[in-house]
Amino acid sequence: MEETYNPQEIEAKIQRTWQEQGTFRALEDHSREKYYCLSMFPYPSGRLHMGHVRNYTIGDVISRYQRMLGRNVLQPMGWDAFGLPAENAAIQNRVAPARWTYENIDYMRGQLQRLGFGYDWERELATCDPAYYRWEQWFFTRLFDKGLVYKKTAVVNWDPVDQTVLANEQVIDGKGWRSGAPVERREIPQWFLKITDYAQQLLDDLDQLDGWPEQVRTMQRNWIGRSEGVELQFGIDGEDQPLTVYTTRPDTLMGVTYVGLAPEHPLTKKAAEKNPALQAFIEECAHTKVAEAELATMEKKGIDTGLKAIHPVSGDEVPVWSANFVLMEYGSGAVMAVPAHDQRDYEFARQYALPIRQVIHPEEDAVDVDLRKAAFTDKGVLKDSGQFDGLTSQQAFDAIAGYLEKQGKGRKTVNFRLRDWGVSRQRYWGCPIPMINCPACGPVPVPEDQLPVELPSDVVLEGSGSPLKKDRGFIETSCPGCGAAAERETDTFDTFFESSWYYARYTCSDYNGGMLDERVNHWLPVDQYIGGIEHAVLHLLYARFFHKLMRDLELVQGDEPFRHLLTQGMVNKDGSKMSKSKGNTVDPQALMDKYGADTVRLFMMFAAPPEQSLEWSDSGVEGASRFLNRLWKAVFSHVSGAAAPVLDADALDDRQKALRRKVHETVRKVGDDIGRRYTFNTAIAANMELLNEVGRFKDDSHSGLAVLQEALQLVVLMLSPIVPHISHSLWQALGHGDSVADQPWPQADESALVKDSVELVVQVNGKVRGKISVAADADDEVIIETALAKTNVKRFMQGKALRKAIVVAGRLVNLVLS
RNA sequence: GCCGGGGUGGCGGAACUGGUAGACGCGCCGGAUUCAAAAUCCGGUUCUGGCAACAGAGUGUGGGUUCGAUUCCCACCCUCGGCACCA
Repeated sequence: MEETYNPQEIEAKIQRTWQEQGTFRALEDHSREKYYCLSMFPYPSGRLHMGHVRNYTIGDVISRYQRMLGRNVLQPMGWDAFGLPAENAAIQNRVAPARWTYENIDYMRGQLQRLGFGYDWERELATCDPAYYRWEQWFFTRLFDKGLVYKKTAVVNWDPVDQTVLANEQVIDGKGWRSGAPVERREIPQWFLKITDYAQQLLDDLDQLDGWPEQVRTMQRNWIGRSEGVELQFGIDGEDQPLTVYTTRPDTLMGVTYVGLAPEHPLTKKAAEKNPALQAFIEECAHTKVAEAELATMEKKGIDTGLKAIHPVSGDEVPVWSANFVLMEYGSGAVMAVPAHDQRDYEFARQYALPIRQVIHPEEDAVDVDLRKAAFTDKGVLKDSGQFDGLTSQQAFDAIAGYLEKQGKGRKTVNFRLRDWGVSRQRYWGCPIPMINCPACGPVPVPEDQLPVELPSDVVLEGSGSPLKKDRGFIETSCPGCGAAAERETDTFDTFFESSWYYARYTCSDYNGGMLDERVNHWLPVDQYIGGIEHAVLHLLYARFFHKLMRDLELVQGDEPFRHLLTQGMVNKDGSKMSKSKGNTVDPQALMDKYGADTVRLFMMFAAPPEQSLEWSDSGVEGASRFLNRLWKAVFSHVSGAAAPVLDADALDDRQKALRRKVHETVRKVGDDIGRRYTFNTAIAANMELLNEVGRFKDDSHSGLAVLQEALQLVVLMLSPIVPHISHSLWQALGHGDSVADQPWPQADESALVKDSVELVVQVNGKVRGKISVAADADDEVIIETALAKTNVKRFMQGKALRKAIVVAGRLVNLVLS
């Protein structure tokens, strides 16, 4: 064994061995329990960032721990390779997106290997590879056949100068990031997946996901947003068709004083034809970014359309206003407004001097509520509501719904906040949507034998619009139905499309005969999924949706793809997220070069528990490196001395027993920390504490050396999932010829944990006044007597009587004085 | 604005089921080693008072429940993530 720890040397050596021996290749082995551990795959942006390092270290620690528990572990890795940054790089550096992407993949793969992650590289995939995306094209055409795909217009951010659609992040303060021109809302036809058909299942099945954090399930529940309400119709004066609105508060129906319409609503547009002021309002509303946060925070504005709506019960006329806060995308694009009982309606009514009509009063108090400052939004009892007066909100819900139903003007209905998934993107660097538009047949899916529709690689990106739209060779084709000349769809898929099924493809990434083969059911569901908390809703909801779609096409079994989910926190520096734009990034490569992979891995796992955000610290990395050096030295000085004899647990003196107890207490704690709690930081801290104790233990007797040998072996085993390279070297230095990665996870020796006496805290009226040591099996009376005998306790007892004493076994005794 | 987190020493964090607040690490202070420095090793380190024993205060703010609250309840402040075309 070398005297000094040389991470670069030992890491390169063992990594070579892992590669040569295929240590982390996963084969379908039915004799062992499988364990599929998956980390969210990276976008190949160029180099790894600290968020990647954190994510993948967590995954690797869990994988290696599960391997030591005897499981047959699959841990794959791949590339979420389509996306916007490749197009930006292409424009900036005049390099083709494909080349840029594949070069990044090569570099980042090297970095992942340098970090020593135990991946099965034979299953690697890249989503920009036609061998991958052809199957999602095939899948899309199956969904089309099943009627789960449709086309409708939807609003996008339009840059009128660059003549291109902008992503939300490309709109800065309402202007295009490149052109600086004010964006316009523009409606274009796009493909949608009917995720709302699965809303109820996606909601219900959250209950089976007991391995998911409760907060993520709550966020998904709220996102799906199931509500029970009433859909009802207002007649519009001079129109044939009534206006449909949805409300969760039909009990407030008699308090409606106006109706709100989205500016993009067809009725608004129609009314604007002879109303220049309304036309100007629509125009003004068309200059905001397409984002809910934007709409929800902007100043509420509206204008009277001049239309009159007819109340479905009273027959009264109420004004119809166009308002910028009514979303065309949500529901019918129209709302009934009850200013007295809805805060947003209230504020709008106040601003435009619209009437406020109270129709609900609190149950216990039939007087008027104070509506001078805010709406009264609680449920209660109806008033001024004609035949419904005196009913509670609950009763009125049913009564009013029933009345409307009888009149043919409404019905009870379940509504979801979830909207269908728009999958069209007007971009080049994505998977082509496999559709052909035939003038005669309409949209026709590309037949299976013509897949994949390959993305042309010989394109020039100029920054305005998708090059596919100018590529006649790509566009011109013939209709698979009638054979007439037809045009290909030039939009590509949302990149969430690729990331919604990659977890399944890893199980059979080499299969070319179909989307998935039977191996998928050997490995799925993923036992542990790990990724950033920012994916709590969108990616994880789409992936769950896809899994159900694949299940219904009999491609996979089971309802859910991810059994356990760990959402890691951000990596911050100086209090904010590491990002290029803030200039506060730390390059993992430089750290690997300076300290080695194990130090980087150790710091990442030690600095914070995985779910919390992690504050970067250069000196913390130094500390991690120092610890590994101390560990190395401890093993070196031990193996340099006399050989350790076999441990005889019955022949130990008190000090040896005490150290051995500490060792096994640590084994118990670390197993719990890694296996149950996923608090790798406290697992590391416990090992540090133990190593500190080992350092204080000077005993070169036979028994002493044996206890020390056991202690060091166990520390090495416990740390091996976190710092696998140094652990491998030290395991061999401690006299083992085999690989530490193949050792069983250590179990605590119960007999070493036995204690004769325990220390208890003594409190007087809840404040700590001293400590006592009592026999481990002492009963409460003895404990209280011993506590009362303490000098410091007596001082506080003076002149007072003991009212009661609370003994908490193994912890404390609290003396309560009167 | 809506949904979901978080707030504990100088700093990162620990305290798992309501039971010793501050484990472990960083930083800092003192000492050893060294011609000297780096590295390393040892000791100290929440704040206030005290030579000390010890006492008082203390987990974002204000209230509450309890023998006992970082932990539970109510109200609020700050901050981070998401909000459907960043991934």
